[in-house]
Amino acid sequence: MTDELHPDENAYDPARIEAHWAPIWDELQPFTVDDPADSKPRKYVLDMFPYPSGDLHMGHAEVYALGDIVARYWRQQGFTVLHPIGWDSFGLPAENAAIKRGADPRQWTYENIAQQKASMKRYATSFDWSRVLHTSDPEYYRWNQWLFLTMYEKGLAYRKASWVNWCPNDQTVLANEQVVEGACERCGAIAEKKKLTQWYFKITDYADRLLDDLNQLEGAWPSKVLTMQRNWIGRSTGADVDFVIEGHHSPVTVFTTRPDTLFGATFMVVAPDSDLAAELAAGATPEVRMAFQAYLDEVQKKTEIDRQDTSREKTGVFLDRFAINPVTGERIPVWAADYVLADYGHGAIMAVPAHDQRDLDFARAHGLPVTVVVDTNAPVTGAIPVITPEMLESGDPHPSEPAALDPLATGEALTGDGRMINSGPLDGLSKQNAIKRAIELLEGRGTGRASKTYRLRDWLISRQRYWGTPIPIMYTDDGTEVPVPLDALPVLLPDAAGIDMKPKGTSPLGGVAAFVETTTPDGQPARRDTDTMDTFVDSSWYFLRFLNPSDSTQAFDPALAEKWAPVDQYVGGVEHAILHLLYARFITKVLFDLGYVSFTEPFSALLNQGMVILDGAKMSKSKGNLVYFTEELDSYGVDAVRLTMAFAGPPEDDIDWRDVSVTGSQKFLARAWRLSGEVTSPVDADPAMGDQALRRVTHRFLSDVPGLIEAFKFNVAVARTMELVNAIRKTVDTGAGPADAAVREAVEVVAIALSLFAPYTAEDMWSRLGRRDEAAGRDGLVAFAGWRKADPMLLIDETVTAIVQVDGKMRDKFEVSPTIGNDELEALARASEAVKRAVGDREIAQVIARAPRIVNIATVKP
RNA sequence: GCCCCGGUAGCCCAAUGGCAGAGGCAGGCGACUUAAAAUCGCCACAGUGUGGGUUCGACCCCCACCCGGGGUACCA
Repeated sequence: MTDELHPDENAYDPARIEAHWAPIWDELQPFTVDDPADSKPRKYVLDMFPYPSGDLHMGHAEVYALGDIVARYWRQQGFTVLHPIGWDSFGLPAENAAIKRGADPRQWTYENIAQQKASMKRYATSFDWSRVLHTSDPEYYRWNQWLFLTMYEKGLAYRKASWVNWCPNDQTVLANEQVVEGACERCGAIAEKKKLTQWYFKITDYADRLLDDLNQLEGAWPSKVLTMQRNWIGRSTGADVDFVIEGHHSPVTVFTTRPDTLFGATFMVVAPDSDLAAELAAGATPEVRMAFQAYLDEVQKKTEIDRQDTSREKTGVFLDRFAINPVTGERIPVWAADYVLADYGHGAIMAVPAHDQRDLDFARAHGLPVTVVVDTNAPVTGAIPVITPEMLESGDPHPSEPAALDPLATGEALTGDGRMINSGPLDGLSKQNAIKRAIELLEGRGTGRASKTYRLRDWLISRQRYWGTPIPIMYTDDGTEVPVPLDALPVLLPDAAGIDMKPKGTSPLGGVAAFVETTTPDGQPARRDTDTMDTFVDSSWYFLRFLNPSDSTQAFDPALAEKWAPVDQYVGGVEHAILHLLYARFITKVLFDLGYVSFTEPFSALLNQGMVILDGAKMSKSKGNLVYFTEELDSYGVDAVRLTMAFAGPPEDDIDWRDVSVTGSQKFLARAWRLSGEVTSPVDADPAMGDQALRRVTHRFLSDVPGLIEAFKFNVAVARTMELVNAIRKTVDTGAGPADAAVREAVEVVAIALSLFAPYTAEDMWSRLGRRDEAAGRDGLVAFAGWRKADPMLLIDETVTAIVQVDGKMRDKFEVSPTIGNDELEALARASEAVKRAVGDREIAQVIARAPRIVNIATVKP
């Protein structure tokens, strides 16, 4: 009987269990790892660290539940697991809070961190709390400055004037990722382009390695992420071709992926907003100059959205200039058109309208000539040319019907493979061979060469913001860059008091005289750079800082990196699929080149979790469809929420909170927990004496679950745990009973398994089972109990069910020995009455026996 | 437009080319109860988006298409 004064000891009460275990964990600090002198194998499991904007939300609940399963799993498998956490605590939201509410960004940030930290502890995350770091701490960001200066030294950090995204409303530079469909991500204002002098990291120097090394990650990273990275780097191989322009001082170089079509280049197009276009127009007649200027004005008025609309008409203006096709010697007109981009390749192209859709659209719109140079109707087999010049002489390959090769008429460019025609020395070759031959040809004449182009741009790291790492550079009166000496680091961020954070187009730090005014090491007056670094710099190397976050002598200890890094398992959201991961990979390669680390990829394996959504929609404050983390924990308990995250489905899928049942998870945990109070056999009971049927289930479970966890099939692992609990329930109620030793064994296995998903419940079960050894400290916890080995003898079934199909349909089944042979099984099948009936008077064509599972009898089809 | 992922019961999801169902939610029935809740037990429900193909045998492999989601887009 229960009443409020005498709570039922057998009622599952998550709040009570949490209150019991939390202080014990706090005292034991079970997940702190020292630099291990121990001989245990090591794993580094890292969850992407959070940005401290308010309390944790359901997305955090998912990622930290999943990361924790992995960390706890490897611990259970006998590894020493490094599982640290910190905060990505620089960034714009703190500054926005300052503007909106007058809060000090520092105070706002650290208050949020304290709240998130408390929530994480409540959530039973198995972090090593001795290694916490915050990127906004001077002892962290001084090493950002060190990294910057080290890269500056190597020429990998440089300053240049360039077009950047600019929000006219917020008065600040926007990173590429902050421009969504041409508009400012935060305020919705149409982004503008502005020419500013900014700091860049030379990531393009690493483009090839960043691309090629992705092959090492194949299978260990989601293929989706690999694809996104490859697309982002966007390497194109082809050739640079020099075109002489009449009356222009030097040849103009274009990039093309199709040098094979050079004989079909019938005009040239330059980007209207490029320097080249301005130069070419400058030398033209006043009419042309005016037409060009008008066109340029029109182009520059266009928004990014308009520009990216591929369906709009191809506009352009003739520059009254002619280039010489280097292979045909023909004069070809030069146009300016905005379908050619100034910042890709060389900002100019050779147009081959017959074989490029964009060029064809343009040619048709402006009456330019079209020359077909690839017969795409001709058969091509592989890379070897199928047609020899002799064959051409003999007239063997029939020229294609002209009507079939008329892109001007059809409007469809011929982009496929084929055989070269109208191309002099390239005639008869396949596309691949013609590309090779064309490059040889150009190289021989010195008018071209093999070349590669990338979509990847250098990484703009300057931000006109307060809450970030100051860039450790100063400028003397004549504008000379002077790096801050390493022993003068950190360049401290001044106190926020009195600083106007309102966007005004320049960094708030510019208004702090005490910060700006300084002197160079040799005593000259100088002004500090007032920008701060992109926060992606902070997160590009934080995984190394966790190895010794309090090291005041270096960013990280290379010896510790040797021991722990790279990260064995990285866990986080797919929203970081490109930038964060690319930057971390880049910085890792830089550190490798500088000799600080011995590996070139920071994250050996990556798990992306999906999003937690509600009613099919992303949760957001503005939609009013938020599910609150704390409320869920209050209502159902930590373990039920964690278990729900694991059970909802494959981790990479989104979880619709409407589709899952946290109550269901809680009920299951209660079922499991109750069993731990029903076991009556002693701790040392010999399971071998227990119920064999239950033992088979238990040991099959022990054998299967590790593979499921390693394949991230957490939902299946939970389902298997439910299955085991059901089997125990049945054995207790209607079988061998609660005193059976196999029941104890099975319940203990459930506790060990649940320690991955539901740490509080598992620990409580372990204790109720009499397994908790307080004297053993953390080793007395179920979290360190270790996975049990399955007994192979119990994995062999005594009998298996063989089925007999007739023409693929199941007709009979019987129990057979697992060691039965094909012949014997076939004989049994043929003897079956049900099978005979199914076969009827048809003739048997074939019998396939796959002992011991299946026999398929195929009859002759009428 | 191009690339990738998915489509299995009312719902979420399982299923080395071998009986379509492991697990759960919601539902129904029953046991327990004075009653209800909780608990325990039992039950039903799909032939795997569509159309072809390969195979003795296809949710699984191949082709085409439909639907949903994501990525990317004048990138030469």
